[in-house]
Amino acid sequence: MYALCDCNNFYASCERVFKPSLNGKPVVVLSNNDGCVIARSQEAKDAGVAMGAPAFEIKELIKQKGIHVFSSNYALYGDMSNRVMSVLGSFAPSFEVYSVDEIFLDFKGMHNTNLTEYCKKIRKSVRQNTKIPISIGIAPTKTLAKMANKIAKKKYKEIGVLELSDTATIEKHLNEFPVGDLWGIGYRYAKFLEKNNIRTAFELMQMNDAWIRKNLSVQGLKLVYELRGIPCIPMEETAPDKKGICVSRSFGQMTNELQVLEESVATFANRAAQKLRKQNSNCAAISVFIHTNQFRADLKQYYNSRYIQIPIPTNDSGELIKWALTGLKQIYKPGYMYKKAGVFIFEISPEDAVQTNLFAALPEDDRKKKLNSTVDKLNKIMGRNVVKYAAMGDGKKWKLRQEMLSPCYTTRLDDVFIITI
DNA sequence: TCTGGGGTCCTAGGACCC
DNA sequence: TCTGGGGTCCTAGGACCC
Repeated sequence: MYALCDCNNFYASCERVFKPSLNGKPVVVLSNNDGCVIARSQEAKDAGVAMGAPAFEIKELIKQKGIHVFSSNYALYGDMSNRVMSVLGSFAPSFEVYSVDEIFLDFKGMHNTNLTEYCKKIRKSVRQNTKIPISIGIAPTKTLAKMANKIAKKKYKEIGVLELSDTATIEKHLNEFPVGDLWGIGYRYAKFLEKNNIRTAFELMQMNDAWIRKNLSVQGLKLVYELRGIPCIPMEETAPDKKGICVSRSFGQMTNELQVLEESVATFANRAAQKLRKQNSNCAAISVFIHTNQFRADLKQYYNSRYIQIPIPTNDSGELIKWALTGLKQIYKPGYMYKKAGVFIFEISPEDAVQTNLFAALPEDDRKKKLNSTVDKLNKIMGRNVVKYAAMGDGKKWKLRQEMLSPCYTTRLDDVFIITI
């Protein structure tokens, strides 16, 4: 049996942990740049705040209903997530951290345990240790556990736990469950299925395999097997290495200056290199893109990107910054108001992979490695970007708007000391 | 008139997840 | 005035190989 544990309204709940006076009150958290709503407390949902609603469109509603608004504080949520996961992980022989607020527990071998009672205890423990409320769904497959979790959240709020183990109970719930709410059925498939008169999970499960394979691909077929109680989606206890890494941001203000774009792109390339080093990988290609504000129909629009092949795979910040800036200069055109830029890195390979390159073993490479690892260590101890490249600038002209940011209660602040190299 | 039977790799686009 | 930022996998079709 598997359990899917999911934090309720995670970001909103994190903010509440440090401001308990907000318990029982409507709370929302906004995306970067204070753009859209990305988390809502139950009270905010009840007040009619839609997921993804642009903040400026719901200003009136916020005022009317007295909704408390926060800028997103990912340092806080990431740290809270680690705490929640370490509590939850201790309750099962193996687990998979599926997202910032979700974890699958694998209860293999626990045949004599009353799982519903056990999960009630888990829930209580998380609440006591972290103050974060969670819901738990228990079932023989991951997909059914996801479904059980959704039902628990909606219909069994007080208990917060739902176990689906016998066929009759599973069928009853499949019958009541909208097909579009299934894990793996998104907006498009839901529309398509509705057109074919398939509205519940049970109706989908009844379809024949060939039809599902043809119309919903092998993923759809796996999903249906899982609904029938046959596990097809294995646990992934260790996260696989990333195959591509993207760092991009919208700017707080639009800019037409090359220098401002350069500073942002250097910052993104450096961040991407840090992520690459964290998984002990190199990359052999980098791409940089810029674009104008697509919502401003009154302004000239421009989008471009440049893909660059890197001769020798690397994870050196300095080198990736250099390539990113090279690409940027090739696509930058003056006279446009830019709103967003970003850096992708591709062709990722393990750092220790043998490179049969003529120039592989330069002493200079060794020095770069030492520099990067020293900088990474300093930043880990003292705060992100305490040591950084001068090319990254101070970010004052493009930085995010975060007008309602809560303090980083559990982690250090950035930019305490700035040392440029 | 008739026109084989395998493969690989790459890319774009579309679906999904949080 | 204002509209997020990451990822994964699959498929079809084309180019190319023998």
